Amino acid sequence: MSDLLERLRDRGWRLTAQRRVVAEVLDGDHVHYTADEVHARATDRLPEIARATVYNTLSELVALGEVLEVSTDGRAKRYDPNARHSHQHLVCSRCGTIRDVHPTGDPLTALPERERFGFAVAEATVTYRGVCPHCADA
Amino acid sequence: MSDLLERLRDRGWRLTAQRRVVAEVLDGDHVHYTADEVHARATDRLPEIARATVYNTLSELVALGEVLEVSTDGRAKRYDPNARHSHQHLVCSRCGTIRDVHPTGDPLTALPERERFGFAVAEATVTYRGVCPHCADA
DNA sequence: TTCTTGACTTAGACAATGTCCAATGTAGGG
DNA sequence: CCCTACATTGGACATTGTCTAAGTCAAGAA
Repeated sequence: MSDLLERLRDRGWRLTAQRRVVAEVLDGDHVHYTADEVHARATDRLPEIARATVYNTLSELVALGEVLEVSTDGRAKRYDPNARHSHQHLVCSRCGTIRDVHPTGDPLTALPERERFGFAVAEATVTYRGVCPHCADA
Repeated sequence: MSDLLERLRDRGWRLTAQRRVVAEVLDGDHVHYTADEVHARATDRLPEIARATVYNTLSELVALGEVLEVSTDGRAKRYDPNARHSHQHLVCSRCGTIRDVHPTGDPLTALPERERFGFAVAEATVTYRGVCPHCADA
């Protein structure tokens, strides 16, 4: 993730304590926090960081392609730092837990030309839903 | 769609003017309105229908499996009355227009057992994104 | 090192979407 | 034609996200 800070500096990003903290919170490849969860964790390290700054920084990271925005439930968006390896998401329909998964093949190929209606289709995202092992014991 | 009203009555649904109007707004298989769009159109026919009633009715229709809830953009959820034929969505990344599409094969088969992590995977939804022909002329 | 400046951060108001509740109304069975 | 359980209403409230004006600071210049 320090790679991330370096890449961002190379792109002219001004390196502030707030941005560093947000990047650190997203460190590790398997988190899927909401903006407010990021804010809560950032506040532990930098108590007076503003909510707006967290939102701004997350938007910038998304625009730069360093973080993915995921909305699996129509509630708060989640931020996924695993942007460099293409993947899809598996969501527990009870507790909302998210796992990164890697389906076989390319979902784009499943959409025939006559089903594209003239769109320049660029991307396909797949969300799998089911009950996770933890929630199944209940 | 009058079929719908009949099915609902058979299931013990109390048939009120408000519910009838909401069902009528969703008539036709290719609309993807937000709750507030449904409310606006319902208001044209029944001026004093409350926003809460529209939300309630839409939730009930979803729970009964008559309407699908679609959230393609992390903003307002959209309601899709085409719940009886399995399909996926193609979204314009500029204007947000949504089309129903029918990919080949079943996306569930693309997720191998070892990528299911013990989840009882029940469903896969695919969202294709690209620029629609209308937005491409710009 | 210190200065300067434009980019960054802050607090809080505001906006969009959705939920809840107590009071009122009414569909449909008897 | 009445009941009464269920539905609707209006408005307060909750959650998530955006905007702005004023203050602050990172990093290059001298």
